[in-house]
Amino acid sequence: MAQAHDVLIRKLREHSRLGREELAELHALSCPTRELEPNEDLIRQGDDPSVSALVIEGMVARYHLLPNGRRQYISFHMAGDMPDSQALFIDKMDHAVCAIGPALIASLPHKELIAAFNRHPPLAFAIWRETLIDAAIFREAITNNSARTMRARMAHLFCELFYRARATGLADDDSCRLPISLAQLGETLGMSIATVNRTLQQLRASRSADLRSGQLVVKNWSRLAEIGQFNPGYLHLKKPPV
Amino acid sequence: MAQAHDVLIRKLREHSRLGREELAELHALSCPTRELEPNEDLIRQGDDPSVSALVIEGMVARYHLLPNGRRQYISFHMAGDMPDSQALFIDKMDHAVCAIGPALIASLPHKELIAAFNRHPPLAFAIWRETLIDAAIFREAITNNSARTMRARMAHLFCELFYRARATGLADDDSCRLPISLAQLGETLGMSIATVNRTLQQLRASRSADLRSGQLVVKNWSRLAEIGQFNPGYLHLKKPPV
DNA sequence: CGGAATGTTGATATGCCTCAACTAAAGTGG
DNA sequence: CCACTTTAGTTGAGGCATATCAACATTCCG
Repeated sequence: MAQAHDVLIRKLREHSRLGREELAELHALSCPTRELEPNEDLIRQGDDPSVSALVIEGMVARYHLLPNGRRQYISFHMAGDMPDSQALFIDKMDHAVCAIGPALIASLPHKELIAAFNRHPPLAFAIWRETLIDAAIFREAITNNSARTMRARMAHLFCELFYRARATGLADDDSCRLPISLAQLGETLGMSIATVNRTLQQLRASRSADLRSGQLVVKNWSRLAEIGQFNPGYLHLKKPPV
Repeated sequence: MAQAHDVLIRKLREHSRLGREELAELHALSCPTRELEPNEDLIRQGDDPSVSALVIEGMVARYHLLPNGRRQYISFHMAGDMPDSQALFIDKMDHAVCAIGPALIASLPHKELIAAFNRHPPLAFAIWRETLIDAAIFREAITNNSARTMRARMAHLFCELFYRARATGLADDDSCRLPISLAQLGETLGMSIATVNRTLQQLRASRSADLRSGQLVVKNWSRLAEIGQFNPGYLHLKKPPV
């Protein structure tokens, strides 16, 4: 099993430089882990948690609960991500976080984190940067769900998830885990289940990507990126993994 | 004319507590101001600015430039907002910022800000919190443009902008400035100009809100909030202004 | 006063949602 | 291990909402 500290450090190093002291602070953090079942909630809307989660294995998602009981999925998070980092400085959760497929998470106490930030501001800056990249991903999602065709939306989402999985070493050459249902895809991209299905078939037919039994297979990366108008700049990674 | 320092301090106090030392740091910042014409770009996609803007007067917007030359507007910012705070810790702008109507902005040098953060981490936390609220607004925009009807979308946007304007003391009892064109509204909410027009007429007909010559008039707040399913929790303000 | 930008309206076409029926796969208990 | 139930995925038909296009009205600005 991956060590929580190492997962976080590797992640932060994708975009930030960490000094000896920051590394020491990170290693000193307590981080009890916890297993989650598929679909289990990690935090609910309205909570005021005293810890922030760090994904060690599997995938979790942020979502809004809608008045009609349905969900709007906001973003997906994999190993190294802190899906509720915002709770560090905002009292009440305005969204929930749940597991997509089985997941393993570590809990980092806010108190310890903030104490470490006070001692070594550059550590705060690294995690701040992380939250800023999250925000960039949100912005791209606004554009994706507002300005692109259904086909492009889905392709773009697949591109992003595959690209990020590659960057974190979680993907093969041409595939990565994505244990998501069509209904959830629909609640991510703002389309009905029927349309999700038919759009997925278009991507299959164009031999660019496929999603089968929880595995995303990228058959033709450049074609998929073109269909999705994918430009990875907004992910702000140091080196392109693809 | 409003003083840049005071505008920022008042804004941060909407959600954060500032000590004597943090206030001193803020007052010590240099902040040359600059006037912007309507539609003038403040920063472009790809830039790597060395200052962050603070809105003193007027309104600015973040937007993505799309391959077809059109835009997707991401968010709107008024007095006290820092529309490119993310540039503090992210090199390359993944979006642009432009003025909506005439605007006045101050430029805060990154170097000075980061030095102040290092001396007084709580100041960093206050601005970090500001960027986290931005992110919450982005998340809400994802939901707005993905899961709501056209009518609800527009109503929600109006609610948010009016509510925020009220919180910052920029609104009358029932109206605030919103010098936005129908085309821009369409590029914000993901609808065609024709639909923007007709949706606006629905809101007029329901006597809930109106947009005329750059002024948003809220005729019936509770009705508008209901149409837009507006729940202000995500703005994380200390006290409700409405 | 003329020209450009912005807003308004109607007609048409189409892409997507809804609903419903059905199939396939996964989980459960005897 | 199989029958049963439940959940997830697939497909078609029909109707509606919204994009698109085109013509026109209005406002703004030089």
